[in-house]
Order: sequence, then structure tokens, then C-alpha cells
Amino acid sequence: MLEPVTDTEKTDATAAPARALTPRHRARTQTVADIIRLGRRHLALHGAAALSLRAVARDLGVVSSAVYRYVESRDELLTLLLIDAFNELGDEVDAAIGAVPVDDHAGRFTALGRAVRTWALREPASYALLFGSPVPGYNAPAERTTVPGTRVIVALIGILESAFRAGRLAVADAVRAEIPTALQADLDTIRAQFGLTVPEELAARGVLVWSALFGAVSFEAFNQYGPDTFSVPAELFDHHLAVLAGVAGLQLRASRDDG
Amino acid sequence: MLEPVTDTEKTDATAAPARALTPRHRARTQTVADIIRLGRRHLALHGAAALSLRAVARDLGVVSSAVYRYVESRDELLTLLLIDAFNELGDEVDAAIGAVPVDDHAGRFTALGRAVRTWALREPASYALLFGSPVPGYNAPAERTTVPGTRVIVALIGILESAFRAGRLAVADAVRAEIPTALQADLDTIRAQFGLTVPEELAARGVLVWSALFGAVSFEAFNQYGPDTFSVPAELFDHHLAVLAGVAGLQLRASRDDG
DNA sequence: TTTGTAGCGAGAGCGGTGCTCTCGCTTTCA
DNA sequence: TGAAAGCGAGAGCACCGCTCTCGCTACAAA
Repeated sequence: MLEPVTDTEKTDATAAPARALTPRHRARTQTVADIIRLGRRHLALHGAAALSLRAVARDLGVVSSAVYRYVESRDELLTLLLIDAFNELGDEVDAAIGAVPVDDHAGRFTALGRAVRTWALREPASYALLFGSPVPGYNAPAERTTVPGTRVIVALIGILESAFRAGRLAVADAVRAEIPTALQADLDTIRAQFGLTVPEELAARGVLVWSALFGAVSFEAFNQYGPDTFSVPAELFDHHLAVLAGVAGLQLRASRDDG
Repeated sequence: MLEPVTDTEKTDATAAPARALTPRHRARTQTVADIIRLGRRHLALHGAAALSLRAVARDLGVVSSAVYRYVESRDELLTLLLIDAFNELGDEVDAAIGAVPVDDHAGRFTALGRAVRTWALREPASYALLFGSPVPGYNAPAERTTVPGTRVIVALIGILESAFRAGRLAVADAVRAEIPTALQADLDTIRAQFGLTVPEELAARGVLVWSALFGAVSFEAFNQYGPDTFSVPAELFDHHLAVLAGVAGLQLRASRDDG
């Protein structure tokens, strides 16, 4: 069928060389890019469920059936936007983390959390697409979305693991909890998968902090707090981040935070 | 996906126990109840975005325009289902809390969390409707949804306040965080609104625990952990609950937990 | 240079959706 | 008893995703 983005496969099918793309090829990728761009705009303006392929076609100045030359279906377009959004979020998180010294683990954690929140509030429809209720009847193809979809948690794991290896990650005694056998086994699997040295207790904390972070962001992005409950929501979020850093076991002393 | 949900006849919940109603009135409320019941089934089976008024009409054995005699619009039906779901969740949470002694605050907190999770995993479409990405173009009328929509947080506040008054709520020093001025004012407003005596620090913790709880539930309900990551997800969730109880400041010693 | 083909856009069309309006019929109520 | 209100059916509008066919055009192999 149609494979809009992977040009390697198409050139392989006809001729081996990966050099000079034909003008038609170039026009095709450009059209796909335009469709994604217009789709992003519709997503941001009217939400995911209102994303209409016909409307994108109208904006593109083309009849609706024409866009099916480039995008297999509406779900395919949704997948493209999903990957696009995942990568944008991942890029911004990586950039935010990169702006903080590697040894300031708490600072990096704060930067990660703030970056997620900032992006979510700037692109609420995209955030809803990624972390809200799944669109019914649509399941994202795992082979294309898992890699970009795991960039935030991979970054978070990197921070926590790095802090642990630097001796700056320790569980607070006040909030210790038991870890039953099955959970221990699951956590061991994860630790092996990522080559982690953090003990199970801290790994479990990391999972909690991960979900709690997105819970806090979702509450803001989805307006769950109710209208006008917090005059400066960023302050509440920063407080949550500070507490969550403690929950994760991060030592806060080195994080001299500038406004 | 899920096994077909057994019909839970909750028609009596909407019937008003007034005196001599005309047969037409009785038939009307019965029809509305049927529409809600069929809407619930469609919601559970196919999700919120696939909820079609025409499909409900077909199931009702009636032409599509006829249901507009009873339900103003599709959004109106969505609102009815929203309130219905909020109340069902609230009922189950209240029942779960009520089964635990009043002085076992940590036990009540655990019961609340487990009740939310159980309901969310049993009714994922309803949970998505309440706590997932908002349906685009649809805003729930606040005057009809705020009261049932706040039952869980009200119950949580009740538990924490009761624990504080019993001297069994104290913030753990290890994870203390600053509370800036604006946030302090917002929290004071909330405390006055609910007649709370808990200090700001604990109130802020309560908000965090609230959003973190729903973050953990959402991660499971929306499958954010990825497939087959945790063999016994309930163990992970219980661990999170235990940590969150500590974060909230609940003293865990009295919570001798039975299976 | 010629020619077959692959890609393309337009258009018609299918079945679905939310929603509106009109038309008769029936129940209710003054 | 008669007016009014409620009701279901049906037609219809504009939109949706998606399919199919029809010519046209650019390209690449012969």
C-alpha cells in the first residue's frame, strides 16, 4: 500500500542508489509535510476528535480523496501527529535537561518536569492525544510509536540512575514501603532491561514519581482542579516537583534554583 | 478488549419518588432511563467518541429524531452519562471508605485509592470520560457536574482532615518543600472553603497526593506503562498508595491491612 | 525519442453522523 | 368536548471517512 515517509524502502524497490531524489519524490514528501503541518493546526485548534481529513484537504486546496494518496487513513494521520508530538516533547525535555549541569540531578529533574508541563499547557490537544484517553477504535502501532513515546521516561531514568551512581539518591525512611515478590521480579526485569543499578525500592519510587508527574500535568492540562482554583499554578507545580524529588530520593541541597 | 458489561439496572436512581404521575410522565422518565442505560452500554463497548445518538435510537427501536424528544443533543447525553459515572464512582468510593473504621485513616486512604482504581479498570470508557482528555467542543455544565464531580476529593479531604484532628497527620521532614506566597493564599482560600484545620504544607501535600493518585490510575487505565510491564499491577499500585500515604503525612502504624 | 506505467487530482458515490423540520396521531388537561 | 402538548416517523441538510473510476501528466526504461 502506501508508505509515505519511508523513502528508503521505495528507492530500494526500484533502484539501489540512495542518491538524487526525483522531483516527484521531493514533492511527495513536501505534501506529506504540509498535511502534517495542517493536521497539527487542526489538532491544536479543534482537538483530536474533530481532526477531519476533509478539512485538511480543504486547507490544502485539494479534494478530499487526493489526500488519501499520501495518508492511508485518518488513523494514519493521527499516528503521524502522535509521533510528531512525542518527538517535539522529547526534544524540549532533552533541551531543558541539557541546560542544567549533569551533576545537578535535582535541577535536571525539575527541568524535566517543568518542560513537560510547559509543553502540555502550550499544546493541550497534542498532550491529550499522547496522555489522555485513547481515541476509541484507534491503537497506535507500537513499532512506530514506542521509541519516541518513551523518551521522557528514559530521560527520567537517566537522571535517577546518574544520581544514584553519584551517591546522591537515597530513599527517605519516613515513607518507606514494602515491595512484594511479583513486583520485585517485574522491577528486576526493568532494571536488567535498562542496565540500572538502583535498588528495587528506588525503582518503584521512580515509577511512582513518573506517573505522579504526569498526573499533576494532566490535572492542569485537563482542568481537573476546577476554574481559578490556583492563581499561580506554576507555584503549585513547582511545589509538587520539589516533593516528588524527595519522594524519588533526590538530595535537594545542590539545587540552588534561580527564578 | 473487555467482557460485555452486565446490565446494572439503575433505573430507580433517576426516578423521582413524587406522587401520582401521569402515565405519560412515567413513560418519559422510563425512556430517558433507557436512553442512559443504552448510552452506558455504548460508552463501555465503543468509547465516548463513538457514542452515537443514532445507534442508541436503533437499540431503542426508534427513529433517530425521536430521541431528541428526550435528550437535547449528543452533548446532553454525554453530560447525563458524566453525572451518572461521577455518582457511581462516588458511591463506590464512599462504600469502600465506610467499610473501614473511622480511626483507621491510612486504611481509609488505601480503600479510597483502591476503589478509584477498581472502578477505573472496570469502566475504562467512563473513567476516560471523567478524567481523560476532554471531548473537544464539549464543556460539561459546571452547575450540574461539580457536585458529583468533587465527591472523591471531598472524601479524600475528609480523611486527611480527620487524621489531622486525631493527631495522626504530620509532614515527613525528609520531603519538606517551600510554599510561596501566592500558593499559600490559594491554599488558605481552600482551607476556609472546606473549614479545614490542616496547615498549608499538608494541604499542598493533599493536592499532590490527589493528582498523583489519579496519575497512577490513569497510567493503568490508559495503558501508559506499556504492555505486560507489570505482572501484578495491583501490587505496584498498592506500593504507590503506601508511599503516597506517607507523602500525605498519614501515620501508617495503625493500618493492619487484611487481604 | 518513444512508450508504457506509475502517480496524481477530480469527481461521484456509499454509509455513517448530528441535528432540524414537518406531518399526522395520541394523550392530557382545562 | 376541544385545544394544547407530547410523541414517532420521515425527509432532508451538511458533514464525516473512505472507495472507486476517470483522465491527465511526469517519469523511466527501451
